[in-house]
Amino acid sequence: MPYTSEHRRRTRARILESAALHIRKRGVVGASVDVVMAGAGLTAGGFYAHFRNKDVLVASIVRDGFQRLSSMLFAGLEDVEGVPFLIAVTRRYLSRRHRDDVDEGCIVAALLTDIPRQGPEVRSAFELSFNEVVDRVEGRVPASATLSAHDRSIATLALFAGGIMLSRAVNDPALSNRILTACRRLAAPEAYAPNANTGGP
Amino acid sequence: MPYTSEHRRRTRARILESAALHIRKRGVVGASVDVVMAGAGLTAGGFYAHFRNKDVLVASIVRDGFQRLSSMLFAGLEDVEGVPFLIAVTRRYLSRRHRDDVDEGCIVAALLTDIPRQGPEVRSAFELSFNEVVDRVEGRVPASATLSAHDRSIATLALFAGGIMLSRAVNDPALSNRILTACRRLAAPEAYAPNANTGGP
DNA sequence: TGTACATCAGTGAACGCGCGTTCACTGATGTAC
DNA sequence: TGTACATCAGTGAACGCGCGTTCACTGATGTAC
Repeated sequence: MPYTSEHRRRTRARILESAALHIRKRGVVGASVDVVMAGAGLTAGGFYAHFRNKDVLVASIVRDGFQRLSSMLFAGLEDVEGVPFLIAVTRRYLSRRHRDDVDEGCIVAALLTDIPRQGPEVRSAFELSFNEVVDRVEGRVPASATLSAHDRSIATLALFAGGIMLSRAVNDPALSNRILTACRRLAAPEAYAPNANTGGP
Repeated sequence: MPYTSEHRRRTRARILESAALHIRKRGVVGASVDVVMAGAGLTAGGFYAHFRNKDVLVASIVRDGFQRLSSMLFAGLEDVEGVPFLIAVTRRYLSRRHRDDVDEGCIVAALLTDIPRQGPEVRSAFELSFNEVVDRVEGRVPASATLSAHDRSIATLALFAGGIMLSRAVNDPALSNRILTACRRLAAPEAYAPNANTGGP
């Protein structure tokens, strides 16, 4: 073989990295095959040596994106659970840093609206990955007076996505910041009134 | 004048109606000028007798969409406020009916992800309209132990958007329903544990 | 060690298509006399 | 009442462009002998 499969693997990784960046920045439609390949230092034609079609690429990015989301949520919190975990994760996700870092931010916030309009490969990848994250999170998130840990995990992720997207949609920085703080308070009221309604340190 | 301005006004309304439908269904990019005009029984060229360009149309749809959202939230609840208002609005927005009615549903749920990528006209229209809705809602929404009425309004709208979008993004009906119920419980815990942490009937 | 061959990642031109926008025009209507 | 003219909403062909995908090809590399 002329190029080792190691070379091939690295090229593929470069394409994925470029796609991850451009899909976050410009959306699924804006991240054309041309743009993605140019970002990887290649030309459009070579794309099909690595992916059957664009849908397969997008599905890969969705899977990778949820993987990164998991890393982002859990990194450094391996031994934390319950209320402190919820508070830490909320502060991390609904942060100004995350809002301003679109290029490396959560994939859900970059294309949630587009998912229903994607083909079956992408939608399946999304659903499977979402379930995996919920399963991973629910073991750490505390229940509340009205929500089981499982339901609270789901609702918290929905609030995360809605909050970060809304904070990115408005121009006024003060309003944007207020959206983040308001959503943080709804997601983790225990951080602001520890003796309110849910047990935990 | 050959056509009365009344005729013109009605044609414009037909274009807006078609655009509202197709933008919700297919997104800003998917709702091409051709598609929108065909939906109004017209051809693409005539579009520019009514709108300067596509951005202006999208901005109009955003304004109209928030108007409809207001109507949807407040209709029949003119004399309701506090916890009962929050509960009613939550049940209405995060409902299976709303999830399944993409064609006439909330505009925010249809294009929130796209807003940061739109031009200044669209983004301004979005921000202005969002502020109007928050101002209208905050007079009715009760504060919680950790959130002012204003902040709770903002966070609730973010949760609404995230919840409905997520429920539409997954295929499994059971999961989709669970997303809705989980988000309802986070948005209005008073409906499930009335004596939990916030006053109100 | 040197030469001929096989492999295949990536190139770049081409395809059919749909996009937003422009513009010369049509033809139904209203007005003037 | 009838005819000539003005108006202008809407048509439809055309524009330059970018899309996803195909495919004959190039050229650097590894293998065989």
